[in-house]
Amino acid sequence: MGLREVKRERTRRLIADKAFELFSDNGFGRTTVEQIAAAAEVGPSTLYRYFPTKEGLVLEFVDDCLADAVDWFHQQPSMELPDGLRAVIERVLEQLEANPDRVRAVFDLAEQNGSVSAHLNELIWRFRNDLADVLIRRLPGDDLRNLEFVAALSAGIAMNVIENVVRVWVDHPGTVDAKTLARQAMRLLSSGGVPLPGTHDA
Amino acid sequence: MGLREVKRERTRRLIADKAFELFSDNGFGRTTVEQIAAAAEVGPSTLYRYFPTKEGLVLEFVDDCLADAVDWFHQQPSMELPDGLRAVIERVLEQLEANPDRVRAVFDLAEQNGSVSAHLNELIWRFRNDLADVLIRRLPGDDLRNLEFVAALSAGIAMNVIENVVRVWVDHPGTVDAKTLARQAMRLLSSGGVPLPGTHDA
DNA sequence: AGCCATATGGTAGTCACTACCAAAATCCTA
DNA sequence: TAGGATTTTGGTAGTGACTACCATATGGCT
Repeated sequence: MGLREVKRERTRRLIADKAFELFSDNGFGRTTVEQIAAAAEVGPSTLYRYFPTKEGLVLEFVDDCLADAVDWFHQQPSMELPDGLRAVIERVLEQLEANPDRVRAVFDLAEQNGSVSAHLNELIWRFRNDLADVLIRRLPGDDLRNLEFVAALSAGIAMNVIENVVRVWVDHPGTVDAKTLARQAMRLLSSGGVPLPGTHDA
Repeated sequence: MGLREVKRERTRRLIADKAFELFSDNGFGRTTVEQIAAAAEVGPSTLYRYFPTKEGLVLEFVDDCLADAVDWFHQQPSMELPDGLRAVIERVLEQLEANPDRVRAVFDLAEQNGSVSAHLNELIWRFRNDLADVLIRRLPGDDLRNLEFVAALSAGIAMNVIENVVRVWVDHPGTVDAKTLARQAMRLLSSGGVPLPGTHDA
């Protein structure tokens, strides 16, 4: 790895770190990209070469975690669907737990700013789609339309578990373990602890 | 109702209609709010008095549907959780089905533009939160933290069903009935047709 | 050292959105 | 129905995110 890439990584980290600093001090809305660029000692145009949007500064970490989990799952040997879902869920949570402060900061910013929240939700949505794509290839059956439907529902379940575990984990720091909570959620879902809406007709 | 409110409603509809027209002709990104305002024969500042953002022009209908469903559910007599979830799901789908073209247009725009997609996802996220709030009051138990958790998971399930049903419904127009599809999804979830991740430990 | 590829900073411009003010339209009452 | 109070409107000026572009500087290689 040449000096160039080292420097690029350093600049990228510097910009993101300064951004989080300013956001947590002054709030997302009251911080301009010019201020961030100045704090990182780069020009605004350089900042935009590293990050696509102001929100991207905040969300890159979560994005990386989710993208990594999809890639990882894609490379895993084939396994039964329930185990697969459990594996992705735990993989994502592990990745997020590796940097708890960043995760908390991201969720704080999303709570205080609608645009950050919107972009975060879109990120999650894309993850769900990507996960569904991977799932399609793992599911048996030949009715593609139905396969897509089941895969998307499954991906939605996984994301539902992840989101809610992270929320509790963020809201009550230190008192819960993410993986334990996730297993609790899965047990609730699979055992009927969360009553699912069935239909009574024939 | 005075003339004032009538005129206000007419202006509001006119702006939204012209916006959809321009968006579908030229795309969301290639349409400026000035063009929309000009087409509706109002000033840009008037447009912003009616709609908070450019994306709001697109999403107001969906927002209304979801908000209405939450209100409606809030006023319903108490019922068992599974039936309650089924009722909200069907209520939302009914509302959306009342204006299929608009729904399709919204999803087309969301697909072609990241910002619209982001705001749509945030809308959905807020609906899920609101629904969870209503659910909390309906669930038995006294452990608030666990109650919140179960309510959020349940709201997530409902939204998961709705999103996927709408997606299929939008992608394959005319070939499926939303309510039938929703019942199919619920049956899959509740009967284990979608294998849920359980845990094998003690 | 010197050449090539890439990274950077600055400029100018577009567009979404806000704050504000003066004029017009609506309504209410004497 | 005239006139004043209130709401609605359109315009102006400004901020800030983001883009396209270009000249310069910097690291990589022979």
